[in-house]
Amino acid sequence: MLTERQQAIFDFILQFRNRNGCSPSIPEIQRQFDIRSPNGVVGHLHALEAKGYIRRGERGSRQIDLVGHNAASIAEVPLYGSIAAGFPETAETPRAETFLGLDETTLGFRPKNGCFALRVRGDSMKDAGIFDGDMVVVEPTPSPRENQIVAALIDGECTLKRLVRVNGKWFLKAENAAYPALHPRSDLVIQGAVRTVIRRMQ
Amino acid sequence: MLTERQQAIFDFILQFRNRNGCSPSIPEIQRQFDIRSPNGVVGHLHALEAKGYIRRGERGSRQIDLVGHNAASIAEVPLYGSIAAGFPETAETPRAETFLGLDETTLGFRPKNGCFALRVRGDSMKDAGIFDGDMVVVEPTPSPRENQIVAALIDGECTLKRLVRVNGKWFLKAENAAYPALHPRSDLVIQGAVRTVIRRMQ
DNA sequence: CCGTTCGGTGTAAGAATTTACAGTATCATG
DNA sequence: CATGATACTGTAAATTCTTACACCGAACGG
Repeated sequence: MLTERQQAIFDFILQFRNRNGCSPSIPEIQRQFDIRSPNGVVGHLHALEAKGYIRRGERGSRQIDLVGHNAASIAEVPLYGSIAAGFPETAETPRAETFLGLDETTLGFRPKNGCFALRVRGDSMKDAGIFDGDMVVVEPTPSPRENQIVAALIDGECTLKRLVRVNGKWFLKAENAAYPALHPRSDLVIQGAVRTVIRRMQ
Repeated sequence: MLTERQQAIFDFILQFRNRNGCSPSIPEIQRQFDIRSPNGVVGHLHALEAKGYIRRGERGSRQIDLVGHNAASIAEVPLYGSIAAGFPETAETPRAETFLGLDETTLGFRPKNGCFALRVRGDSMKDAGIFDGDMVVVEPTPSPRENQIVAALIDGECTLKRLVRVNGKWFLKAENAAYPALHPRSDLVIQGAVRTVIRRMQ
């Protein structure tokens, strides 16, 4: 529970952030509340941090991050074109087409670093409801589970397939009768599992 | 138009802001891009500011405000449950289950006021790639076009159907062979057109 | 060949900010 | 009344960040 003063300062930080896109510095908080010593503010910030309302960087100015009561944490997921020539996150990272801004509610999971999106090309997954032009958000997974749809790198090109296990052996399966191709798992790089599908209409 | 380097730096600022809640300082940008002089970064910031992509405070650290292509244009779209007992936006607006935070890039259109999302129930649109449990973002449209998938109110329940015209007459058509039902348009309230489909996997 | 743009290096001054340390005053509580 | 929590004052050092100035090299267009 916050004291009246702490609440007022928390509210000010919230407002300041919405107006200026960054947190206020300690001197700016001093001026707002007519506090003549930086330490007067620091005490409140420590209290707010101890109570879990804010989080502050080690040292460096304006590093007040609002926790929880936050302005919905939006993840900026890089969207790569349909042909990814390499693993996104290596030296030759392909240039992101753009960024998708989505929150955790929409994504359905908490995006870790390394999460990315791909524009789907082709209809090899059409029976799974993923069509040409769709966007998929891929979460890098060290060990993808059976039956998940994964983004895999085959011959330098990124494709989506369903990961299946037949008689203990792993295969990649297209969800389209016209694409019977199965590839053994060992020869490929699995970039991650598809966690969210986004389709724009018209 | 931004140069490749400028775009990369702009993207980094965007990501940094969404991860840390504040803009990076110049030394932090230096470290990210292995630029050994602060002036190397300052040049880019001046270019970005001149091109209108960012705005900077007079003096003071971490005061990089993103303009236009801003991360601030996140729409909070209310998500209603599968059974909408009334038109969302009337007096008896159903309580939103939650809110989806998405930007214009993800949505594919600029969300006007009145835009909402529905959780899909049933498989009447499965042949259109919309499955049970999916979420659809609906844009209220005064005059929906032919062949658009619309959210319509039938007997107090909200359903998705494709709007088709046969011999000059409007019908609603399910995208599933098991649902042959067609309803004349005049008897229904069309809430809007489906503009985005979002599906979470696993 | 020359000027311009882009993308830097290197250094240093100076401004802004954070942090630390030593106190003070008020109020509620046991 | 003593104690602790809250809410500061005041000062100074340390750190971080911005800005300015001088200069370099490559690529490109005329």
